[in-house]
Formats: sequence, C-alpha cells, structure tokens
Amino acid sequence: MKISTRGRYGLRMMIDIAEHVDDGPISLDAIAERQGISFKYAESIMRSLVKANLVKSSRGKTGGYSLSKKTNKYTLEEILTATEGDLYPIDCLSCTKPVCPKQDKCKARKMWMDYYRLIKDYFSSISLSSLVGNSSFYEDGLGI
Amino acid sequence: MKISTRGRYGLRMMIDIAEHVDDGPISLDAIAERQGISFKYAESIMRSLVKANLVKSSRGKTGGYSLSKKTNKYTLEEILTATEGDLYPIDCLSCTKPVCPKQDKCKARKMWMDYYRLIKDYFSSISLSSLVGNSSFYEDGLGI
DNA sequence: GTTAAATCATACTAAAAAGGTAGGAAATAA
DNA sequence: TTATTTCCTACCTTTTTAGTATGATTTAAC
Repeated sequence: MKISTRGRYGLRMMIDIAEHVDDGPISLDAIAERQGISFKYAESIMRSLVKANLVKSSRGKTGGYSLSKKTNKYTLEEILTATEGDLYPIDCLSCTKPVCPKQDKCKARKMWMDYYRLIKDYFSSISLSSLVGNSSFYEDGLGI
Repeated sequence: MKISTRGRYGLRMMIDIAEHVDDGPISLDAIAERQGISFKYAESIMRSLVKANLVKSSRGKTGGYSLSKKTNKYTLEEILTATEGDLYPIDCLSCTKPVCPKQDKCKARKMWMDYYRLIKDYFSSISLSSLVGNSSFYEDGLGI
C-alpha cells in the first residue's frame, strides 16, 4: 500500500523544477540539494522522468532539466506512473501480465478494479501546477 | 502501490469462512486447500486476523475458525488493516511516526492525506457480505 | 582547443520487506 | 488416550527498494 521513495522524490523533483521554471535548465545538483536527496539517487529517478518525456535534458556546462510542457498539463498520474511503475494494486489486473486462472471465480476482482479506477482518476484529476507555489492545494494545506 | 499477498489472501480467507459459515468452525486445512494457499502461510495470516478479533478460533479435534460477527458488519478497511498494516500511503502521515521536519513546507502532504482519506473511505464502504456468494458486487463483476 | 560543469550509461551493493517454512507446544473432542 | 486442531517462536529465501561507484559523453565559456 505504500508509495515508494522513487514516486515521492520524483514528484518533489518535478515540483522543484516547476518552481524554478524561469531560471532556465535546472541542474540536478541544485534539485538534489534543495530536496535533500542524494545526487546519485536523484539522478536515477530523473532518468525515469526523462525516459517518460516528462522533462527535457540539456547537457554541457549550463545544462540541466526543464519541463517539456506547461505545469498545468501534467497530471500526478503520469508522474507517478513514470517513477513508480503502473498503478495497479494487484498484478492480475494488468493486461500485460498472465491471466489468473481463478479470475472468473474471483470474488474480489471487481472490487480491486474499482479501486484501481478510483485512484487512477484521483491522480489524473490533480495537476502539477496545483501543487506548485501558493496554489489552492497548498493554501488549504494542513500544516501551514 | 501494490497490495501484498497477505492482504489479498487474508481477504480471500475471510470470504471463504463467510461462505462456509453454516458448517461450524472451519479448519485452516480446508481454507488453505480451497484457496490454494500453503497451510503454513495461511496460518501466519490467520493469526493476524485472530489478533484483530476478526475471527474466533477454537482448538481441538473439531476446532477451526469462525466469524466473530455478521458478514455485513465487516468492512474491507478493517480486514486489510489487520493483514496489511495501516493504509497510509506514506509513513509521515501516521501520528505514531516521527514528524517529518519538512512537513510544514511540504507541497504534497495535503494531496497524500486526501488520497489516504479517499482509499480509507472506499474500503470502509464495502462490506465483506458484498463480496460473498451471488452478491451485487459479484453479479456486476467483470469476468463472469 | 582546453577545461569545467553538466548529463548519460552500466553495473554493482547493502538493507529491508515480502513471502514462505519448520518444529514443536497446548488444547480438546472423540 | 489419541488424533486433530490451533498456537507460538524462530528461521530461511527471494525480491524489491534504496543507494553508490565509475567512467563516458556533451557542451558553454574561457
């Protein structure tokens, strides 16, 4: 049931880039520093984000990472999927996995599928921009 | 993001007991056999269910496990919590865990808390009885 | 052109969690 | 008394998570 650090850190790294979007490409060094994540681990997470085309990278001296679209075009669903892997709560819901032999008789399957839809819809409904800066999500927040 | 086998198996074991509720205490041997779970692993999961007072056990020759209340009084929330542990997606939401030093500034915290409430409410809204027999959940099911 | 600063790529390792086992003690109905 | 059942503690194996090491490649600035 737990979200791994890859998903949590990946999201924070995306927020970090979004908040410094005006400064040109953001170096991983700066992101890792601000987020308190080791450079090397951040690097491995960032590569997942690049592969999923969520961020663009530029190499060389003034290189770094930048967003590939507007912050309000990102959903948490795509960010978490890129870093965590798919959002299926159980493998047998996935089309790419071998079909469970008990599937037809499984009394819990529909409940799990409904659960999957619920959380997928939730993350799809939240944009990266809603977590950035003094957004409403932040203003409503708990510990301000 | 994945549910572990303890949670999934534990739920199936509860469904199994519920479906044989008229036969008196159900032996673990029968449950493990029907559910295709190894006896020893089923035993370890069942102990979590007993500890949480979700099932009563009786020892001796005709012993076994039986429900401690009516099937419609069980929610999936309590069954999953007993077998999986708490439903928090991230540890820093839990009151019993040390407080995250960045909590006040965390832009994602409210989103995670809302997520937690969403899934807790979902599992709380589903009763064990709705997964048993030819219930509506089953009738609506996918692969029947 | 050289250099310094950045990403890219592959491989590796340690720790934790998940998944599962073993062996025997205690209870109890037949 | 015995067979059958749950109870308890400890252990083991595999997989996943989390993180590290090393070096190559790219590129802006000097």
